[in-house]
Amino acid sequence: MLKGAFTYEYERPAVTVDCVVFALDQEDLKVMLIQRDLPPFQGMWALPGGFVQMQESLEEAAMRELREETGLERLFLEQLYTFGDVGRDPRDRVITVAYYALVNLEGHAVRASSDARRAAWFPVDDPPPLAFDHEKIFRTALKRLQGKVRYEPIGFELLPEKFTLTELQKVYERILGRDLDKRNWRKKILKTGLLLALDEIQQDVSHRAARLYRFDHRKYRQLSKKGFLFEI
Amino acid sequence: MLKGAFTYEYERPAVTVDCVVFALDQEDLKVMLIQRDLPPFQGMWALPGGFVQMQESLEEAAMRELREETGLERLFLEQLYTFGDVGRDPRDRVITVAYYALVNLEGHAVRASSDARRAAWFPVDDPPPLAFDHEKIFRTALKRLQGKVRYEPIGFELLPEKFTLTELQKVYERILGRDLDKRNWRKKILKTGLLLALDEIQQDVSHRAARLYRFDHRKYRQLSKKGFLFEI
DNA sequence: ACAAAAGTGTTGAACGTACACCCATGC
DNA sequence: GCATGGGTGTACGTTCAACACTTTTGT
Repeated sequence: MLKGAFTYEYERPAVTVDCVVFALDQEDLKVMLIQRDLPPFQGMWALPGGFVQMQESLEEAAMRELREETGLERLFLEQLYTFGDVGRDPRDRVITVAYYALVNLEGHAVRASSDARRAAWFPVDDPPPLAFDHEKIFRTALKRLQGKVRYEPIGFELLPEKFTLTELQKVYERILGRDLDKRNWRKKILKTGLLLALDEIQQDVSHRAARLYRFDHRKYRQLSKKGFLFEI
Repeated sequence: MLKGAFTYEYERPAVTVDCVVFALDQEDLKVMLIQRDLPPFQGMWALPGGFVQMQESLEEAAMRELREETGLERLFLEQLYTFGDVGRDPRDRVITVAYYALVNLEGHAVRASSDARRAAWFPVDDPPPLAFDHEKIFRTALKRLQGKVRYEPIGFELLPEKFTLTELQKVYERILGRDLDKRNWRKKILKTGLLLALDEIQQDVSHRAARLYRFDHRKYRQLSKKGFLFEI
């Protein structure tokens, strides 16, 4: 411990990053939480996160914390909002830059090792009580996800690279919380031209196997530079 | 000066707020800038802003800085993004929570006094070179404004309380950077039901006077709670 | 009387929505 | 052969885009 190692003319707040990580399993949209093993809020669930180091950017800090606390890597990560009210941490003035992330569970089983031993997924519509103001951060992230999914193609981030149209439809239905018409939705999503039909079908299903598609990131980047707007 | 007054176990970044303030005059969409009178970047133009104090929230800090540096008060203010790359300030690790603001120039002449003596408005499509990474912050704010104006009724914040439909149309044309069809646009904006036609007309114009309207904030709050989406 | 901006409707094309049946496969 | 989800088209209503002239007022 380096007591008093750093001195400043003016007092400075602490800066942390917290991450709201979403994933889909067969039933639900889920959020990842960590059980705290130190006070304050010892034993309560909280968003993964921690202090920003002096030599790393905010996004680097968010990715590092995710790696250390949950074992997750290479996921969609975007800045959400910065929470800086006085008194949101009982110990000290803390400013938290929140990020939200999307992962597909197939590629990313949460490591049960090391720091991750207390990480778990919870359904977004029935989360446990959260430490600090993390419920506010979580609800902000959920609202952002629901808004953003409608005009940016981020639903794909919750699926493996190859997926069926029905799987993609279910992603949208779960995030938006309502059912979509199968025929209309297929017409719409295919008309964007952003899905590549593969010469592959599902394996190991006990009914007619569906065609697999993948999202054409290249084409999306081209189109969005030219002012194209993805909309569902 | 309190040298070494505050000590920490771990080194902490400095936290500042910067504001991108937009206004419309007769010609252009404008942004407010401050000329720096200290190094680094002495003499260059920069966004108004400064350090967050320990006993104020981020939004309070942004409002305080605006008041001190530009004399502006009671304006639309919303958090934009947090910039925290290493090396964005040559002196120290600085994390900046950026806000953007909209004002109507009629009610808010920029005070020429005290700290504001070096504040000035610049057209958004021809700004001077900016200090630090403020050009990046400014461009982020402009993009956000252009995106947000399409699905949230913030265009009104750039106008006085009572305005004509043509004035409102010009706000949207200037922000979006393209012309709108007068008849189609009027139909659309009136169909939202969010404009209250007043029993008043323009004064002191040398042609037929237009009817005045005001935005129905109450009704908008009601509708948006019920899931209504404003769209232009 | 002229200049300047206000105000107003119609039509055709594109898009969104509602809706039901046959198909392929595994068991 | 039956259960399971895959895959497909049409008709109707709504919305969007293009387009030009008359009205009011001040000078």
